[in-house]
Amino acid sequence: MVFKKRQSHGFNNLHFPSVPKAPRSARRAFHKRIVEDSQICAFELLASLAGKLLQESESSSASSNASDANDRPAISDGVVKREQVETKPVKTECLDLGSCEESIFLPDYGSPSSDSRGSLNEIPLPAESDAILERYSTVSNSDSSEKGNSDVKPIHGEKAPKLEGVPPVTVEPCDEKQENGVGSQPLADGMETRGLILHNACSSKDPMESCLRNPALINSDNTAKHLSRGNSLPRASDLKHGNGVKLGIRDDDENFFRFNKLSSRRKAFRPSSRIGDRRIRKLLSSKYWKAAPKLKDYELTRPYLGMKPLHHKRKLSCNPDKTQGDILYKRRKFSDRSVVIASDRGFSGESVCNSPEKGTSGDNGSAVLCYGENGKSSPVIGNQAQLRSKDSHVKLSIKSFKIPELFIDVPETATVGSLKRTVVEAVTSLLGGGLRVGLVLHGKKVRDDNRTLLQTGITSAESLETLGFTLEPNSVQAPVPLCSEEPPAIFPCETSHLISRSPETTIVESLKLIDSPRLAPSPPTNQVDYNSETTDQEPLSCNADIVADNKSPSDFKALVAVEPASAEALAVVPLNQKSRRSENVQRRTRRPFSVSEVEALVQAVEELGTGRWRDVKLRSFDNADHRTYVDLKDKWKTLVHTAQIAPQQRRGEPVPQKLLDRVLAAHSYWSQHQAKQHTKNAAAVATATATATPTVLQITDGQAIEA
DNA sequence: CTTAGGG
DNA sequence: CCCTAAG
Repeated sequence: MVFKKRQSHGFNNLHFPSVPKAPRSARRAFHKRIVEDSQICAFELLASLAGKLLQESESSSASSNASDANDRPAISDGVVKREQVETKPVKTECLDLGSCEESIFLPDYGSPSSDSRGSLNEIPLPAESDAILERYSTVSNSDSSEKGNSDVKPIHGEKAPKLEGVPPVTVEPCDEKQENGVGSQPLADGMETRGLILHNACSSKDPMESCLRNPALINSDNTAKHLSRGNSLPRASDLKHGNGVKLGIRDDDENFFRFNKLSSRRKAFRPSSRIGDRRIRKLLSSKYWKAAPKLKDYELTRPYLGMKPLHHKRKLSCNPDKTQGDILYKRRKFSDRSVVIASDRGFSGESVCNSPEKGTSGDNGSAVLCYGENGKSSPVIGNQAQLRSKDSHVKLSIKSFKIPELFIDVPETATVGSLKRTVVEAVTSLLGGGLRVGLVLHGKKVRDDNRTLLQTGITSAESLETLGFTLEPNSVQAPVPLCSEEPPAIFPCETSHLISRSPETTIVESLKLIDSPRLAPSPPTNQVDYNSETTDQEPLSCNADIVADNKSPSDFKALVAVEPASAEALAVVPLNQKSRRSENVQRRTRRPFSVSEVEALVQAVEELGTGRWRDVKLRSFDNADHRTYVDLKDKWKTLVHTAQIAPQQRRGEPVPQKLLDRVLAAHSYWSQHQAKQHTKNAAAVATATATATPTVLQITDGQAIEA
């Protein structure tokens, strides 16, 4: 009887088997390891490689050759091996941190691609895997074809050659200039970027050279992958964004994203992933670092693809914190003496890689203004340019912003890679803390935001030349929130550019961040129907991500012009994680639960009871990445509270009384039935409850359950 | 990592 | 939402 009633309340829609009650540790072990191992690896490998490379560059060729033979090939081969099916046996040496192999996957197309649910996109599952695999292929082939690395034989060797002639489409290949500067060090690129792939790219025979091309390799991905891989699988993504760095990269991100979504079905919810993100966010408060989390996405997909780590020699934690910890450790370990790099002019390309670029972007980072009759003021600086005059408009385009005064503190023995990372972190922390644009005219900061340009004197062509914009940390309000959902997008190349590429201190998105973030729309999640019956549909939250995704990359390109005078603006940059940790930790954006979410939550709780938030999360919010089980728990808490107070006292989006009733009912029900010792299926639950103390549980349709 | 609770 | 103690 009880059972029956329950069913009438939707319990029949449950799929209990979904969450086996095996020991949690068991349930997670698999994913966990994968995730952790790989992620760690990405960092470690990169870090390690950086170290190696640095050492090489510093020591005689003799020793470097040695490492060459051992280290790089190891990595390179490791990755290629899987991709290439056939490669010469490789000896894997684990640099300084452990088995490189741990981060290697073995793509396997035999996976259940049948499950492809193109809800969000039309891209068939295989494409997703392609995205990943191709990265490898690209790299490996590039290596082999460009480097003539005889060790690696591309599967589609006959096609490889083509690659040579394929110039990085729409991508600015790392200019030769970089070869002169510090920025030419390969590692950081990989580090900041796609990790393994880049890493791999750097591991060819000629690390320097190949690495210098990382950007090209990566960005030309779309082009290269075709060559590298057979045509065995559909590749919608390829067709979608055939060119453009942004597109290419974004595409990848999307793929990752989607893929992650797809695979999430199979994976047990991995809070660690989420939490990891959060931690990273906390630490760096920047989406740029999402690069790291992304690796996770990678990992998560592995099970699906059938990829598997070669082995797990150690249990590594992919926990970002740990990663950071490693870095820290290394730094510390490395020494006492530190080098402080400071620059009034900004830690831009010039200062670091002594490879000044043509003055186009304005070495001074000054803005270029144009007066137009009709033009609308640049969206970017729209705020600044509070133009009131009806006819005269000031049109300006900021070629680049410069980041003034970046203090970097790293030991002399630190690797270039770590230096880069440090810089990235510094910049990141700046961005993460939120940015504000300052206006500098004639070397003086213009503080009055209410004055018109006219009043301020920004009217004549002459004045334009003395106009500059600065990026200022905005401790008060940070746009990060949105960032959190944003994919690393162009991070990759940008990062390197940041240091090695001169004036164009590509802080990219920074501006975008300033003016678009908040717009990031009400969490689409609101419209999602989380009912168990419709769990199939992709939560709109996905869209949110994608939306964000679309935004940033598309606008990528803004540079910030900064006048030395405003150097103080950005001021000091945290020198270490610690400071960063304390300063950039921000709250996540508040995301009120929508009614549909509440309903989903209620539904889930009705079914699972309280105290099983993880399962609730898995069941109904598995795809709502921004809802952690803690969030759900908290929400439930507030819901219960809300349900208990007078309607007049409630705030926010009103929750249907009906739902609140259910909340109350479920609450009382579960509180009495210590939903703890649970069963594995509805029947069991029903049975168990049947013997419990009689209670009445009001449910949706008004029916009551006798328990 | 999860839960449970207080802040 | 965050933070934490506990488990």
